[in-house]
Amino acid sequence: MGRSPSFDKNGRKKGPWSPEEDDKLRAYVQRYGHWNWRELPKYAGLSRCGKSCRLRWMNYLCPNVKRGGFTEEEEDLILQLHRQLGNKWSAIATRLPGRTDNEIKNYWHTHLKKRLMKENGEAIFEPKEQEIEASKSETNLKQRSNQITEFPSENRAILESAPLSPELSSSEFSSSLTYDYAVLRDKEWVIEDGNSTNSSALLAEAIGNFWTEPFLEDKSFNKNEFSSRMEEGEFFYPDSLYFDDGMDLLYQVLKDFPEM
DNA sequence: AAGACAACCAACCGCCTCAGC
DNA sequence: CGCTGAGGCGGTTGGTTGTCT
Repeated sequence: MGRSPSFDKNGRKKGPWSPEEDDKLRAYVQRYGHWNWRELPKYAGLSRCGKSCRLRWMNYLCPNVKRGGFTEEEEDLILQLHRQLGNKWSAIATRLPGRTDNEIKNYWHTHLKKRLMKENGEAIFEPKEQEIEASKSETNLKQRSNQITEFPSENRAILESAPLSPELSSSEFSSSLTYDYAVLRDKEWVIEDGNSTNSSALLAEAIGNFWTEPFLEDKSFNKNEFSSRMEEGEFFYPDSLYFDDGMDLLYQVLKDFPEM
């Protein structure tokens, strides 16, 4: 599926990803993180543009991406969130763990729009202006990162293990820090914030153990192996780079929660 | 069996925002 | 304060697959 392979004016490959390219990208990002999408393909041995790599990782290769069909609960949640937020697919995606904005967008256009048209006649609900405005500020990622310092103490256990994971990128991690989430209550999805009563329990209930599962320490990194891989020319890694952005986040969290 | 059409979804494109300088 | 580059977002495209005639 997708487009036929081609090359852009810079000689970079376009079109569908081969399993070999997937392996290279997956291995590189899991090992080193995405420190710079633009530079990454060069070091990962890929002749792709950074954007393409980012998209491939975010929408397909990222281990947190849930594959397979949407459940009825997810459908209802998307419909409700779309009513509230409009076409803010990324904002909607933050409330559906494991689902990407692209996936939700596609699902909306191919399934839910029709379902809605069937239910409501031809008119598809358009969110009110003020609802969209409200969602803009609500979904502002900068604001969300500022909320880290207000993160409820009972949820810190989630943070405790998160930044160490080699499989969790900064953006994924930052989205895990957003502590508003959807909870199915009386057959109605409700957006909760982290200050709500029993929020952590509800969070766990709402998204299962997805974010709360302890991460395995990456013991796979082996300097000798790394050197040999370098020699084999599998990856190239810039000298100046030592920590990935996941480590930066760890330091940020440690700064905000010195008692951890 | 085969052509036409619809549905699906990965990937691309262009624009916007924001941080760094 | 303007410029630049990187990341992110939403709309759109187009190839593949499934279904119908």
